[in-house]
This record gives sequence, structure tokens and C-alpha cells, in this order.
Amino acid sequence: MPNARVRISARDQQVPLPTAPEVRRRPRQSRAQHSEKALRDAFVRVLLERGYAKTTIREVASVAGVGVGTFYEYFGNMRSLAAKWISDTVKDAELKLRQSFESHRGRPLAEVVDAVLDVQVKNIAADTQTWTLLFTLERQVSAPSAFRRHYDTWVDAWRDALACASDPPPQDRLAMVARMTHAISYGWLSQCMLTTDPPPSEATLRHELGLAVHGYLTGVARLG
Amino acid sequence: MPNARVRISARDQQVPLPTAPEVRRRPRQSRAQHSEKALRDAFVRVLLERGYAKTTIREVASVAGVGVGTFYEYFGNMRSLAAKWISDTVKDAELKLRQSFESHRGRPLAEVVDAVLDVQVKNIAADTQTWTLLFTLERQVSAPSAFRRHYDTWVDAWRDALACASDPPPQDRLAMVARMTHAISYGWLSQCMLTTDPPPSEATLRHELGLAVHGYLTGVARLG
Amino acid sequence: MPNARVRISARDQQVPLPTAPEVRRRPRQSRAQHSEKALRDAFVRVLLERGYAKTTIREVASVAGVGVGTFYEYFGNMRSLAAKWISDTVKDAELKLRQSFESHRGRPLAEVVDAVLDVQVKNIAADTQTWTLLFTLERQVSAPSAFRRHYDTWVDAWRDALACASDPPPQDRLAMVARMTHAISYGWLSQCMLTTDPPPSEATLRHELGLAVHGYLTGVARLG
Amino acid sequence: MPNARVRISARDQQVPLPTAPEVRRRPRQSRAQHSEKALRDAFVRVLLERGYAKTTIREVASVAGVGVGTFYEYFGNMRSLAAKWISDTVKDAELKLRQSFESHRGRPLAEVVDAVLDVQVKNIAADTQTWTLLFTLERQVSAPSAFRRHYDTWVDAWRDALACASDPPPQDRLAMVARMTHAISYGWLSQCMLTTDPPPSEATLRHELGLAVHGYLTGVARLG
DNA sequence: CATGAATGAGTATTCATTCAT
DNA sequence: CATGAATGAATACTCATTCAT
Repeated sequence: MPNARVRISARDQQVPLPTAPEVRRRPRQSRAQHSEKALRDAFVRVLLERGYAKTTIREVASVAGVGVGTFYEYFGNMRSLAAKWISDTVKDAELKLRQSFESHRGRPLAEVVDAVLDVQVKNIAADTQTWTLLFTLERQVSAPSAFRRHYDTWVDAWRDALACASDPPPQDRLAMVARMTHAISYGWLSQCMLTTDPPPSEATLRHELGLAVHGYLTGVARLG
Repeated sequence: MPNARVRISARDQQVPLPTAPEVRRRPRQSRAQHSEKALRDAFVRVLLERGYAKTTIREVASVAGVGVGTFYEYFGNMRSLAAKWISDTVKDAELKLRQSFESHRGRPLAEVVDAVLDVQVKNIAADTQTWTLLFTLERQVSAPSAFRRHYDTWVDAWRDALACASDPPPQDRLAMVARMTHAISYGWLSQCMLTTDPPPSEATLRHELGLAVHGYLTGVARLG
Repeated sequence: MPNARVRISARDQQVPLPTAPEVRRRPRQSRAQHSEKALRDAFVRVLLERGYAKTTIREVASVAGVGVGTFYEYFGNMRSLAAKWISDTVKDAELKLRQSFESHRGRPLAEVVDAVLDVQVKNIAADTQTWTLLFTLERQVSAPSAFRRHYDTWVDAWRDALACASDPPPQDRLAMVARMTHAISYGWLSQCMLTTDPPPSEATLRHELGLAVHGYLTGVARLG
Repeated sequence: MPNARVRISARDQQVPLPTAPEVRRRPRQSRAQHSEKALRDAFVRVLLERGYAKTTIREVASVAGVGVGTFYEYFGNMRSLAAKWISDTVKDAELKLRQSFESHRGRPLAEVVDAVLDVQVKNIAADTQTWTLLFTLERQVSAPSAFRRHYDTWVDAWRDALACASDPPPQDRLAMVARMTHAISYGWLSQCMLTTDPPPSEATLRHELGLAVHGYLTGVARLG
């Protein structure tokens, strides 16, 4: 069925282009940033509706209300845009994670972990759609190396969190323990997003995750 | 050389057909099965080299040593082939998982769990590439519903495993506990495949996973 | 009309951009119109050489001197282009037919009919190749309903012609008489185009057609 | 270029005329004839449902209940089958036409003509679907020369009919008059089949056609 | 800086035709 | 003789990318 393209094309429905004379030739900076933001938002919207495989530059530009040429001004191709979006979102999340344990430095491990888990669960539960999208996209567009880099960033954050407790895991086990801790929380949250609809309540997610992470750390403490 | 079609061989290396004199109808069947199998194998090989997005029917057929028309004879399109491959592989793994705890029916939970984990780790560790591929593919080609269906199949297997122990988790917690148990083992193994190169040794994978799952189950037993 | 890409009209109706519209729009438009016209002409040329069944989009685009993508920009597929060409040509012919009897309103039937036949024969005789092509194409590409629509348009024109005479056929016979009148002229002209090479002279075509149509109308007048 | 297959594609070549059908390669007769008949019937059935453009050998064979290979045993390609069907049907009709005026030899022109028109209208009205199909097919598959040949056959038959009357048209006008006579009857009947649904009653078809043909012949007699 | 018409390489898909059984 | 699995040439169609305006 050729040409059956629905073509969302919010372009026509969207805010009229700056036809007013006074706004005409003043793209100083605000216009440029506006286009970039518009493209980014359009990307997420189209991604949600079509999935990455069917997301075309034409449609993203159209939904953003700019020409395809403008897309190329800001992003050389779809992967760049996708990578940028992922990177920004992940960086933001990692920052929150790091902030979460700063104020618990030197406190017992259990307390530090709870602080981190609280933030993690809240952050994802606050916008499950976006995170589902991100988890999926990551594997599709990221080169394996890029995925690994992001993953390691998260593992590092966990390691720093665990290390700042008054009773951290043994130094020689730290890297592996941090990796498993992240594997559990990331695995649990992402898989719940992808396989349950609606997802468990934030409380359930948090409770079960607490049991798993604390249980694991207890095991490590007792059995190495 | 433009049209230097590789076409090596699959055809030339073809094993002489075992034409048992008494079976008249066989030749066609075995030829058919040969093409189908060749396509399947070629698919996995190309997938490994190019990734799903760059896997073309032309190349799969070429590597399989058959014409493109033959591809369409057996699979209407790439998604069908991918879906079939995933489905078959997953079914096989689930079968192994189920067999693993049959012989431990009525034994303590820890023993049952260890049996399952042994098989799981061994199965995946035996062919990490294939499983990495499969994990990635699943999200790209499966409709979300199909992914969920497969996932639930695994969760169900875990539930049956946990339930057959002499000291199973409380009945009302069983579903959630099975889900988390699977999340931990699946998350740990798949993420290790995707983010570490080379992956941890089978022993390390197994040890750490044991700590996590047993730790979680202990937590469930003590705190609900 | 399947796959009629709406974009064409959308483009033409588009609101002028904020910058000096009269200078901005022109070049693009004329380029656009040039491509569309070139494709149309190329289509007819290829049709003449190859016949519809062997007319490929690639060749039409190539003959037009544009890329295949450009073809799809203006016509979603070959049928659209064919339908558009037929429709335009037929509309033009019908217009000529209608104009031909306007100036004979209220005159005797024979005079009105002669005026119409003069125009019909001249129009077709002026470009026999094109009309041969069109008659053939119509059956191949038009859905039966579209063919019928065009046909009825012509019958309607004839009915209006007959009705404007001072001595028209009886009202209750008008529709049928118009249909036969058209059947005779269309049948005669199209069949002569298709089965004689070279076709009869314009004078012969006209004379014989006059005998047939007038003879029929006389019969109607005398015998009903 | 290795794969430069010539692909002369019999389909593209002229339609080979049916050659001496009585001696096929000695097929037990009954079985062979059965397959051939089945294919022919299947062809018409599929043609009716799909139209010629979408009629595939696979489907015709499948509907006929034979293998595709068998199709090639009897007809080398679709055009041959189509040509054979057309040719046979037309020959049969022409035979009926010729028989119709044999018994009116030496009678007045009007009587001879009525006899011919009676048979023509009855023959077509008896199976409108088939004739609609045939009219359409003829232009699509026949090379122009083949169409002309069939057409001339009909014109010849009309000429013989007109000539056997006691008051035939003048000798030097005979060819042209026969041509127009056929153009009127063929045009009227075929166009009614194609553009009206349901078609006019047999009586109406016959009455109107009589007016037209007799009117024309009267005109010829009076005005040349 | 922004635009979008034009481009054509690349892909999926169809289907007439062959030939081993 | 009949069969239908295998074939691959041929074609429609998509969409990232460029560049004249």
C-alpha cells in the first residue's frame, strides 16, 4: 500500500510561522535554538508514534515545522539526533543519582543505597514512556561501544555511591558489586517498563527493588 | 568484478542427499528443509556481521546459497524469519529450564534455584554471541506484545520452579517473586553480554548471580 | 483515483513565505511546472513507443530528463499519471464539443449535428496517434467506473447538443438517442484509428459518419 | 556481465497463431484434453476476477488444478492462451454470422441485414460477461495487427452478407459500407456492454441497432 | 542561515520460466 | 507426461542528502 503515509504533519496545525514583519529577520540566536528544540521534540513525538525504524528525517522536520535542510543544519543525521537525546537524558539521570548520595556520605551502606534507589525509581516512574523509549532506542542506535560507555558511567556512579558509605563492600569486590547492583536496578526497572502494562506502582517497584539490592549486598557481606 | 556473487557454496558443499531407496517423496522434502535451514543459518550469520538494520534479503539469500525467490518461498519477509528464529530459540531455552528443576521437585528452594541458575548460566555462556543477538533482535523486531509474551513465558517457568520446592515463597507473592528472580538473572546475564568484553568467566557469572538471587529470596523469606 | 498524492495541490496552495513573495516563488514554481510537464510529455512519448504495459517509471523519468524521485514527487504511480492525462485530454475535447453547438442553438437538428460532427472529426483527425493511444489506454488503466464516467460525460454533451436544436428528438427518447449518436461517432472514429493504416481521409471519415448519424436520426424521427 | 540473461520472453513476441491443434504430442487424448480445457476455463474465471494485468500463470494453473509445468506443456505463455481463446470465440461468432444470412441469399437487403443483426445481438446478449471480457482483452493482448486481422474478418463477413442481397449497395462502395455497418453494430454492442450496468434489454439493443444500421443504409442508397 | 525540489542509490517483491524428479 | 521448488531478472518505491535560491 504505497503512499498510505498518514503524515502527522503538525506543521499545518502548529503556531503560524513568524510572518509578522517585525519578527522577520531577527534569528539572532533565539530562532536557531527554537529550531533545534523543535526538532528534538518532534523526534521524540515521532519516535513514540512510529518507532525508530520508521522515523524519517522528512517527517521529523515536518512535525517540527522546519525544512529538511534545517535538520541538516543542526544534526547531520538521525543517529546524531538520537545519540544526543539519549546522552542528554542519561547525563541528567546520572547527575540526579550522584546528587542523591552526596548528602548521605559516611552514613551506613543501607541508608546510602536507599537514597539512591529512591531517586532512581522516582525518576523513571515519573516518565515511564520516555524511559521505555530510551531503553529501546539505546540498543538500536548506539554502537555497542557507546552503550557500554553509558552503562559504565552508571556503574561508576553506583561504585562511588557504595564507596562513600561508612561500611562499603571490600575494595577488591567494589567494581563487581557495583555492576551487579546496577544490573539489578536497571534490569528490574527497564524490564518492568517493557513487559507490564500498566507498570507496577512506584511503591511496589521500590519495595521489590529494595529487597533485591539489600539482599544481594547482605550476601556479599556474609559470603563475599 | 561487479556481480561477483559469493554464492559459494552452500550449494556446492551440499551433502549428498541420503536417498533411501524406499522413500520416494523424501528428496523434495529434504531439499526444501535444506533451503529453509540454510536461510536460517545465513540469517544469523549476516545478523552477526551487519546488524538487523543492515540485513538485506538479498544478502541472506546469497549467503545461504539460494535465490532470493527461495527466501520468499519460505519466509514472506525478514520479520517472519526473525520472529521464527527468536521463537524457536526461546522455546528451546525454556524447555531446558523446565527440565532443569524437574529432578529437584520437593527439594529445598535453594537447591532448586541453584539447579535452574546452573542451566541458565551454562546455556547462555555456551553461546554468548547468539544470545546477545537475540536479546537485541527481540526489541527491534518483536511487537511489544510479542516481547511481553516471551518474557511472561520465562517468568512462568521460574514460578513453576519456585513452586516445586519444599519451601516455596508464599503463594500470594509467588508471581512477583518469580518476576524479580527472572529480572535479576536475565538482567545480569544479558547486560554482562552486552557491556563486557570479554564477558566474566562462567564461574564469576554464576557466583555473583547466586548471591543476588539467593539474597533476594532470603530477603523475601524474612521481610516479605 | 488511488494514491492520488495530495501534495501537489498542497504545494500550489501554500501560503507565500514572508520574504518578498513575488520574487521568491517564481523560480521554484516554474521549475516545478517544468518537471511536471516534462514527465507528462515523456509519458506520451514512451507510451507511443512501448505501449502501456512496457512503460516503466524509470524510462519515463529518464526520457523526461529528471530523476525517478521526481516522478514520485508529482505522480504517485503510473496509473495516476495515465489517469490525469486521459482526464485532461477528454475534458478538453468535451469542451470543444460543447462550444461547437453553442453558436447553433435553436437551429435545425441537422445543422447542430453537422456542427458537432465537424468538430469531432477535425479534433481526432488532427492527432490520430494521440487519440488511438487514448482509446487504448482508457480500457487498460481506467477502472470500469472511470471509463463509464468519461463515457457518460460525452453522452451528456451529445444530449445537450441534440436538445438545443429547434426540432430535437422526443424528450423520452433523448437519452437513448444521445447514447447511440455517440456510439456511432466514437465507434466509427476509434475503430478507424485502430484498424486502418493509414486511416481514411478526414473527408471520408466525415462523409460516412454524416450518413450514419443523420440516417439514424431520420429513422428515429420516422419510426421512433 | 555474467548474468546477462537474454530473456526473449515469448510473452513479448507476437502471438503465435494456433497451429494445427488436432495432433498434439499424443496425449492419451482424454487426460490431455482435460488439462487443456481446465486451463482454458480457469483462465476465463481468473480473468473475470482479476483482470488480465493481474492474471498470473500460477493462479490459472492453480485454479485449473494442475501444476504450472502443465501450463507450459499446452501453452507457452499467457498471450498464447489469451490469443487462442479470443480466436476461437471470434471464429465461432463469425461462423454464426455467416450462417445467418445463407438462408436469405437473394432476398432484399433489409431482410438480410435484419437476419444478421438478430444473430449478432442474440449471440452477445446471451453472454454479456464473456463478450465484455473479450472486447477488453483484445486490445490489451493482441498486437495491433492481430486486432486488425480479426476486425477485417468481421468486416468481410458483413460485406458478404450485404453482397448476397437482391439490392446490394453499389460495388464500389461495398467495402466502406461494410466497414461502417460493422462499426455501428460492434460499437453499439461493445460500448453498451462496457458502460451500462445492467445493459439495455436485448429488445432495446436490437431495436436501436436496427434504426441505426437501416438508417445508414438508407442514406447510402439515397445519397451515396 | 533556511528552504524544499530534485536526486538516485538501494531495497523489497513479483512472477515467468526451467528442470530434476 | 506431470510436477512444483527453485530461480533471478525486472520493477516499483523510499528516503537520506544536496544545493540553488
